[in-house]
Amino acid sequence: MADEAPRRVTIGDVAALAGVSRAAVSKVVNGTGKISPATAARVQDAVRKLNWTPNAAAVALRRSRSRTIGLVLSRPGALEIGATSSLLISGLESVLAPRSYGLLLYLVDHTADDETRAYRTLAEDRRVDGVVLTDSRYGDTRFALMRSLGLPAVLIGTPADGDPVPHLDNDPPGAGVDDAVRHLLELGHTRIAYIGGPDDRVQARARHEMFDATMAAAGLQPVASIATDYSPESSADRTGRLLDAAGTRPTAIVYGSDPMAIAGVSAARSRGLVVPADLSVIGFDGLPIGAWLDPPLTSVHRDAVQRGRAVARRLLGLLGEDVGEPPPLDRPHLLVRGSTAAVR
Amino acid sequence: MADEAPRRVTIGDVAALAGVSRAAVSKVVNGTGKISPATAARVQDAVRKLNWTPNAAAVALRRSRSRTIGLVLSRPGALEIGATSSLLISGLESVLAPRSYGLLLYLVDHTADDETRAYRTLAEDRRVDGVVLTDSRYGDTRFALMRSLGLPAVLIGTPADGDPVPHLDNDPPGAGVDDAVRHLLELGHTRIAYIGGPDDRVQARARHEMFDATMAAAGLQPVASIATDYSPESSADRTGRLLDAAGTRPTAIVYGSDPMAIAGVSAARSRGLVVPADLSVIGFDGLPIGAWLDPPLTSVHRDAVQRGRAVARRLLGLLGEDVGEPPPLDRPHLLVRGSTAAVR
DNA sequence: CGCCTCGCGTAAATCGATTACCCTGTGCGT
DNA sequence: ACGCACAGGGTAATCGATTTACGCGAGGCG
Repeated sequence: MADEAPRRVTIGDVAALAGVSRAAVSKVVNGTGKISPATAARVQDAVRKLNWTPNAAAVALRRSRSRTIGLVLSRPGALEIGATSSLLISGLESVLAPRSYGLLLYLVDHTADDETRAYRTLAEDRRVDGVVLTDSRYGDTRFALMRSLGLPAVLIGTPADGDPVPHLDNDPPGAGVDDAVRHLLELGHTRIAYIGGPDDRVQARARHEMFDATMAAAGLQPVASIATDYSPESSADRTGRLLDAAGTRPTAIVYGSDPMAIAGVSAARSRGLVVPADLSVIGFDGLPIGAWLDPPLTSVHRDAVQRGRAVARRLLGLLGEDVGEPPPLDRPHLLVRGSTAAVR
Repeated sequence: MADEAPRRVTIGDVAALAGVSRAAVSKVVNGTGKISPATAARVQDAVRKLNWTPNAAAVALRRSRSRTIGLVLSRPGALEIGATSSLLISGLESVLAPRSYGLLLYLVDHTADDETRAYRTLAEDRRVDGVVLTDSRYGDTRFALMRSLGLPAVLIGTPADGDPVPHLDNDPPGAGVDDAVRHLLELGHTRIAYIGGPDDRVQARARHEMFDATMAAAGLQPVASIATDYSPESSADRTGRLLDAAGTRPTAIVYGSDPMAIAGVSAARSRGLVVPADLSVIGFDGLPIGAWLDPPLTSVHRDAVQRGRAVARRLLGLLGEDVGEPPPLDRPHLLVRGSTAAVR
């Protein structure tokens, strides 16, 4: 019968088996200090034989480094995580795992005081060496908070007001919207609307502005440029209202996300309109499922996995880890599928 | 100018400020030992004043408990996490966060040897107190591995071959498929097919079997009962083949997931068929986006958030945490939307 | 021959909290 | 007046690894 508690193997056991001191073992596995090849080999053997792994808590305590980073997802109204976040996570993991870093997930509601508390414990527990932040807002206090708490942080996206928080710099906010608009212009559309996310989100606002700017550059007045809460419901509602306005009905709408675009298509259909014949629609994010819809959804594709990878690299770099130069990000590009057509 | 390293506040600082020993502080914050109300108050004050939080690594080392649990997601071929996993995570977090447990994410490819190694380090690092496993397969060795490593584990789903791994017991495998089939029978369908996931997955196989059993109970022979790799591509392909078979074309198809159903609809359309007039379609998982499709997708809805919550409770219970009796799970139920209709 | 320098390891302090055990007063029963 | 129980709190060992400061022997050099 096996012992109740087989007592975990420690560095001491390895040292004993190899006939050296614990310090020697540590030096061998960390490659620090001077150890002769002969003893090193004996130690390696012992490690393998006992199947020893350094206790993460002990290392964390001694080094004040947990080899764990946090991902803070501000959870939207509903209790769910977006499809894009999933891809981000994959990207992060693909950089972290090979370096034996862990990824700790935090879901925080962003009611101001709950949020501050969440971030505070985040820093004080010292469970993570750094954090990845998402979804920057105007008047965002989180970056300042992280700085004052001394917790390295990297933002996915772009900070408002030139906040110095590290982020991916070749990730121009609003990029891709211009391509979408130009695509529509080439198809002959002039009556174009934009329905996107809330204006206190840096990214959503940047897209709005990019939309307006691109239209202006073409000498056109947008039919509408609307901020919503990102929900399919709002999108369907606002789309419906635009389509019901007899004289000023748009012939094309650009949306802030794929789900919003899908809801928009639904609203158009329920009014007897055909997409793309009567209304062209462009989404944002290029989710794979879009290809199977009818019509297949034209969308601005951004590679979330790639961005996750890049951010992970950036953060590890900040932590003094040796990661190569992060490869530059691909620009968002328009995935032309079937939901856009020449204006009649 | 602030010091380079402001040295983190420790229990010693709190003790000094309160004029007691470190042991006393520990006893106060943990509610162990005997401390007079007066000193307790002084300690509480000091804690608040210094904004102290116990160092997670130190506690983990001393108690051999990290207050962190791991979620192992076996990542499918593509580098992504399914929508259902996102909901699971939300559910888990909603139980873990209030108890100050962390959630550490592991993405593992399931090539056998890489997998074993991943799980091994999982247990030996001792970064987590327990793990949540997903996606049980036939001949799954992970549960035995976890047992032999002494790492508490709970499975989301049902183990094969009566493996004793803890899991949610009122979560009958295959449930919901019967409702889907009966719904179709009521609509007058008799030529029904099933296209689902791979047969080495316990859940996918259970659904197949449930499909076959329900058909048999109605005295019907399935048009087909097909195992695929869960991808939309395969689904579209197999759907197309069924529809092209002149004499034996099904009038209804039940799918193993919503994305598969969506791809199926696409395949039907490309052959000039109308859903649901010519073909009824039922998906699985009831993703919110399904409501906005055309036609809105009828689907078997299962509450992933709820399951996440239940599993978290179960695991914490195993770890000796005091969680109430987990509330029973809702049975999956059919969300009748617009993709099913009476047979012509 | 004496002294210094490497090379290779070891002993012991340390990270920050928890906890088993011990010490000191009081209050109370007899 | 003595002894005892118990409340209240302190001392020091401990968790498992890393790291600093040193010890020791061999070889080089003047």
